[in-house]
Amino acid sequence: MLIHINPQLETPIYTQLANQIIEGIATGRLAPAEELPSVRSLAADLGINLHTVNKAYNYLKQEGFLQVHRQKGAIVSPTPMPAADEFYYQKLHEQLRPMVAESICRQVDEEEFLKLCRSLYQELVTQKEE
Amino acid sequence: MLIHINPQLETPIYTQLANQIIEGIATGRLAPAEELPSVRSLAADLGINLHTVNKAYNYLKQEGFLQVHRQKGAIVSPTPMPAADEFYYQKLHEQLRPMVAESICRQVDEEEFLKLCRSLYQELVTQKEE
Amino acid sequence: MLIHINPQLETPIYTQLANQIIEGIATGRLAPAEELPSVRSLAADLGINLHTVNKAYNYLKQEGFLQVHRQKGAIVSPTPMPAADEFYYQKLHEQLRPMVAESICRQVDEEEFLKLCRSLYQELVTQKEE
Amino acid sequence: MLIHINPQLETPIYTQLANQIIEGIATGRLAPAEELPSVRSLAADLGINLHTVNKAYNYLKQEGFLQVHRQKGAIVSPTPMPAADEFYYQKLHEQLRPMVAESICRQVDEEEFLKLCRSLYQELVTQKEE
DNA sequence: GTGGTCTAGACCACA
DNA sequence: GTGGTCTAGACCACT
Repeated sequence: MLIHINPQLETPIYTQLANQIIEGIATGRLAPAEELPSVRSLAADLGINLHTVNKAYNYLKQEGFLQVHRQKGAIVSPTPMPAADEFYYQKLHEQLRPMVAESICRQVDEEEFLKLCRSLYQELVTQKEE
Repeated sequence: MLIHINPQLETPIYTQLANQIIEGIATGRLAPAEELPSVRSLAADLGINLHTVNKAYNYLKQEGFLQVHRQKGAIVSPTPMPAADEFYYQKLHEQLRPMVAESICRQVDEEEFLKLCRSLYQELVTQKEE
Repeated sequence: MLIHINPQLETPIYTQLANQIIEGIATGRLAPAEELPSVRSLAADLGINLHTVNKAYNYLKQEGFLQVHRQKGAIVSPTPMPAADEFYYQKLHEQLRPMVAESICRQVDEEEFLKLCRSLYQELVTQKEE
Repeated sequence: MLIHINPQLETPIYTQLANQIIEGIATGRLAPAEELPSVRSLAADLGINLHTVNKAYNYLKQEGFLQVHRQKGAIVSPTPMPAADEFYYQKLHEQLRPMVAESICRQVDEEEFLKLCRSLYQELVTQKEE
C-alpha cells in the first residue's frame, strides 16, 4: 500500500499518515490483523521522523484502529472498529457543519454536495469489494 | 446574531469565529452589506483579544466573505460569493475523504452519512427561507 | 470632471481624490487657474467627509498643484509645476522598484512593462491634446 | 543576501521586508527552494519583532512566493510564480496610473519615464544573469 | 472611533 | 527549534 506525504500541506504529517492508514483499513487494502511496517522502516521509507510515525501509530491505537505490541510492532486491529456512537456522529456533525455552510455560500446545492459524498463512498467501498 | 466561542476546543478561536460568521451568511442571519461589529466591540463581547477578531475578519475578507472598510468597519460582502470552482471542490473532496474513510471503518453506511449532510442542509437552508 | 471614490480600496480616500485631481491636471481637464469646487460641495457630491476633501486639497497645495485661498476656495496652480528634480526621480525609482521586481518574478518582460507605461502616457497625454 | 529595514519610512516594515525578498527572488539572489532564515533569527538580525517577519512571510506565502513548512521554516517556492494574469496587469496599471499622471505634471516625458523603467529592469535582471 | 501596524512575551503542536 | 496562536498594550492614519 502506497503512502504519500506532502510536508507543505497544512495538515500535520502524522495526521496525513494516520488518515491514509485509516483509508487503507476502510478500503480493505489493509486487512484485519495485517502487520504494519515497523516505525523505523516506515519513517525511513517516507523520509520523515521516527517520532512522527510513532505519534500516528499511537493515535490510531488510541482510536482503536491498531494494536501496538511493544516488540512485535503494530497490526491492524483484528476485530472491527466499535461502531459509530453518538459522540462520533456529533464529531462528524461539527466537522461537516462549516463545510456545508461555506458550500451554501458558494452556491453548491444539496444534491451537488451529496454527489461528492457518494462518489467518495463509491471510490473507497468498491475498492473493498474487489 | 449570537456567537459562541469555546477556548477549550482544538480549533483556533479565530477559526471558530470565522466559521460562525460564514454560517451566519449561509443562513441569511447576516444579510449582504450588513455591518458587523467593530473588532474592538466584538472582542469585548466575546471576551477575546481584538487581534484574534482581526485575524478572523482578515481571513474572511481574503476569502471574499467580507469587505473591510478602513474606517467604517466590516460589512458582509454585498455581492454573492464567487461560485464554487474546481479548487473548491477539490478542497471539499480532500476534507471529506478522511471523514468518509473513518465512517466506513465505523460502519456508518452511505445512507447514514448522506442523511447527516441532508440534515445540515435542512438546518441551514431553512433558516434562510424563513 | 468626474471623480469616482471607492471606499473599499486600500488607498485612503483623500489619496484617491488627490490622485484624480492630479490626473485631471495632467490631462488638461483641469486648466491652470481653474476653480475647484468648494470643500463643502465636493464632499457632498462625493458623499465623503469634509475633512477628507480638506486633507486632499492641503496635500495638493503642499505639493504645488493647487493654490488654496482662505475665502475664495482652491484653484489649479496657474503656473506649471516645478519640474521633476532629483528627489522626485528618486521617489519614482523607489516606487517602481518593487513593481518591476514582482513583474520579473511573474515573467512580465521589459517590453511588456514598457508597453503598459506607454499606453498610460498615451491615454493621459492624448486627452490633453484634444 | 542583505536586507535593510528603515523603520522611519512610511511603508510598513513587513512590506519593506516582503519587497526585498521579492527583489531577491527576481534577481536570483534567492534561488528556488532556497531556505530562508527562521522568523526568529531574521527578526533578531533586523532588530524587529518576530511577528512582523511572520506577517511578511505569510504575505509572501499567500502570494505564492514562498512555501512555509510548519517545522522546517520557509523556502522560496521551488516552482516559478504563476505568470502575470489579467488581474496582475490591472493592479500594475492602477499603481502606475497616478505615477504617470504626476510625472506628466512635472514635465517628465515618456522617454524619460521609460528610461527609468529600463534602468530598473537592467539593474535587476543583469544581477540574475551573472 | 475605526482598522493597521508594531512590540513584547507566552504557550503549544509539531518534528 | 520551528511556525501558529493568543494576549496585552501602544501608536498612528484615516474619517
